[in-house]
Amino acid sequence: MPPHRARRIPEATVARLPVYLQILVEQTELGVESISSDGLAELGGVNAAKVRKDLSYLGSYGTRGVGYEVDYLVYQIRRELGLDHDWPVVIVGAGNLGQALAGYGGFNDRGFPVAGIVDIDDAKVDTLVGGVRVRPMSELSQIVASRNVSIGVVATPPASAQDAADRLVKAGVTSILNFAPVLLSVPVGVTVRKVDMAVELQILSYHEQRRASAAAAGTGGQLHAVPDEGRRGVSA
Amino acid sequence: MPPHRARRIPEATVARLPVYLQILVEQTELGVESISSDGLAELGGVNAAKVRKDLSYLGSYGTRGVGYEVDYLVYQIRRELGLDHDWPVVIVGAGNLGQALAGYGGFNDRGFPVAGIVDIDDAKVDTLVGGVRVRPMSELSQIVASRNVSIGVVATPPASAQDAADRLVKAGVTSILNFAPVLLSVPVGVTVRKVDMAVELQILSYHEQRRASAAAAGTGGQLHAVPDEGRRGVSA
DNA sequence: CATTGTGAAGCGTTTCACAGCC
DNA sequence: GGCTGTGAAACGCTTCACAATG
Repeated sequence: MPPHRARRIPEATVARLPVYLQILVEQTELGVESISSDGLAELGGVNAAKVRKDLSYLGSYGTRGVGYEVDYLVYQIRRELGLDHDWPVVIVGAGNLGQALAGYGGFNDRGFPVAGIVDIDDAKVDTLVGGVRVRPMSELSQIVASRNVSIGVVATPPASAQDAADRLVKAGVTSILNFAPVLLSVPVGVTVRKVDMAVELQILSYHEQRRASAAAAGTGGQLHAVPDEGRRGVSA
Repeated sequence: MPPHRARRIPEATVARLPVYLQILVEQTELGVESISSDGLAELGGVNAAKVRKDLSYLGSYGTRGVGYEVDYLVYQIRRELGLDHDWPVVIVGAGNLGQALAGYGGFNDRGFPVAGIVDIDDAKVDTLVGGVRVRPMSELSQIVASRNVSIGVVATPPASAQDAADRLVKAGVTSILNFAPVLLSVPVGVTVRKVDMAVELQILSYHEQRRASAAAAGTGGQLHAVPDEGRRGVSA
């Protein structure tokens, strides 16, 4: 029996594993070979108990009294996240955002090479963005099939986003990262994650607004009891 | 006593209010004047009880047996989120992403005009992106002060992100939207939200990987019991 | 009588606290 | 002695279910 039958990892933990991974890789580059839950917690901006619980879902890979071996943990997290191989992605929409994403190193570097970027607008086709040639929508299926793409990125205007998603799904994509501010409707079995920058700004606006009205009300009111620590604020 | 003493709204609710707001605005444009929690839930991809609970934090603005008046709800959500006025933002970093953000309509349109975009690299200064001229870092404070900016966007490479945040804070910004894959350290009282696209892709990778190993194991295995509904998948 | 508003139950996540182990 | 791994408590969010009500 393998060390761990595919356990179910809580979504909240899955969302933090990439953060730990990034930190661990940085530590490797700095020559650090071992790290404690405390150390990792500090670097990740979370608390140590959470780190230990999170890592415990992967298995018992730490050494009591010592900590975790950085290399080994990197390996295990990568394996669990399916990052032991690259996941080519296809981007639909070559506007501002699509172009930025195609050119953004963070994609290519971290295991998500851009297999292609397509646009319905023929005027955009054949222009170069970030070293990638924009291709016509008609080639989407072929890109997905030939490069074995399972992750698609929707970077179109809102009005075209559902159409983009439909095409991606039809082409065989089973995960979508959606940057358009609309709810995508997809078949069961397809995973969608949405990143909406306007929503993020509106959440910040809420906090700003609260601060403002708090200040207006009780002048003596401290927002949070300041925990004698120079830095670190609300991080949500 | 005013209808509502500044109640504390759960973070989860705050994160959904912008989504409801968007939908309601769209409905207004379609001429819809009234909407039920069921209708709003459907359009927002959540369940009706959640909609009602969420809206109840704003006050009792619905009518039993009828629903919610769209206009009035828009007004109340805007007020609660502090969207009754614009929040000019300043972008630090005029690389791929910074440029895309400056040019992205979704920012300007939805109440967050770009007050300025700055970069440390003098080679980028004075170039035009999205109709905005890139300005030198030295002008950051002045932009923040003169346009009364309280929200900053960090769109620099990871290595410069902390420096960018420090400068924003020193200039007087109290909320930061961080696109760099690093944990920003800021004084208490400053709110940071992080958007990390690599993290999003890695979460999708996890789900893809699970699907793959599930398929490899029990061939008969359906991922989720398919709830006889044509569309709608995991949306996290 | 359709639909809201909301206590109360249910559930997933976080945190505590300490036994287990190197 | 120091640090992990983990039951159990605490917490916050979601969902249920129904009384309140226009």
